Amino acid sequence: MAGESDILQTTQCLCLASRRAARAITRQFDTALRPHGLRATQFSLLSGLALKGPQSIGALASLLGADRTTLTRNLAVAEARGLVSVAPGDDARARIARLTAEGRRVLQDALATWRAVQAGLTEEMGGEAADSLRRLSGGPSLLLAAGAS
Amino acid sequence: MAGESDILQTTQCLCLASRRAARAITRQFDTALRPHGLRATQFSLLSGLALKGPQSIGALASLLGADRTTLTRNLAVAEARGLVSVAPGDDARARIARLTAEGRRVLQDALATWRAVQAGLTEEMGGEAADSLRRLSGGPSLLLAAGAS
DNA sequence: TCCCATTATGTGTATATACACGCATAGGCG
DNA sequence: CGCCTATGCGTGTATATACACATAATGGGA
Repeated sequence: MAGESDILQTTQCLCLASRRAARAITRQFDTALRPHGLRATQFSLLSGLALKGPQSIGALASLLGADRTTLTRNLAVAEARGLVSVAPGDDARARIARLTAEGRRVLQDALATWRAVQAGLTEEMGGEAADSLRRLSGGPSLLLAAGAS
Repeated sequence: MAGESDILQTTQCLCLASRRAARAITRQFDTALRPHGLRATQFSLLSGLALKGPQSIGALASLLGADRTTLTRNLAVAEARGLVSVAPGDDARARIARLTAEGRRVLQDALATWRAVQAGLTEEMGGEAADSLRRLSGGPSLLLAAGAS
């Protein structure tokens, strides 16, 4: 084993790269969305519900690419702020999350801010890198696929 | 404002994309590194120290692209496990983190696992996407300027 | 020498993230 | 109907993340 030279390879680590990128991008969105009382995670949660309508926690977790139990906590935050309501569905096991009127309003208000940051970032990193990042994350098809009428 | 069509744009959200990608990639590394008692964050922390040698908390935070206070907590975890030691330096304000012998050993043991996951991911996403991701995480100074103290 | 802006850090709080484990319901099958 | 497995969730615990605020030391002037 060539000790030192092995370590040098870790400068190319894709995990660190992805996490650094996500942290930097998230900080930009968090800062910009602050006046709206939202963080990036909460914004994504609301937009996911707006796009695909009321859905179970598991479905939403899958949509956002997060663990189901993570979404349980994230939804609790949104619910405490009156942005989302959660109630049992036809299947008594499932709990269906849906936007409240307030949640819809906050999301609508935040959209202009989101658009501005999104546009700035896209220009900053270049459209090619942006497309590459979206492909990497599972592609926009995941969001559009199941019919966002 | 055309309500519905606005929401559709959020399917292209770079923040969600970067976070989804980071979560998915992190889960892969976390799972693989588990036998070594490390998570991706701790691995990155150790490799950062191995690469650049003993350094202050602020310098390490900048290197990893995370908030300084985040690194304080992350280092505490590594220290509790005896992987890292933290002590004041010449400047009494600063605290210098350095790998312990145990930390160096654990890192060395984990390297083979890291290489395997790194190689698998690179093939999976394609070398072009991997390069793009790395450029994104370290290239655009504007991205990191906000958070890197 | 003393003061003050700068620098380096820690803490309190809130949120985000996920694994292990346990509970409750749904659905098929004898 | 009664049982068994699969499905959908919540909780306990640990870690990761960062902002607001507070503390401590450095270094250069007045």
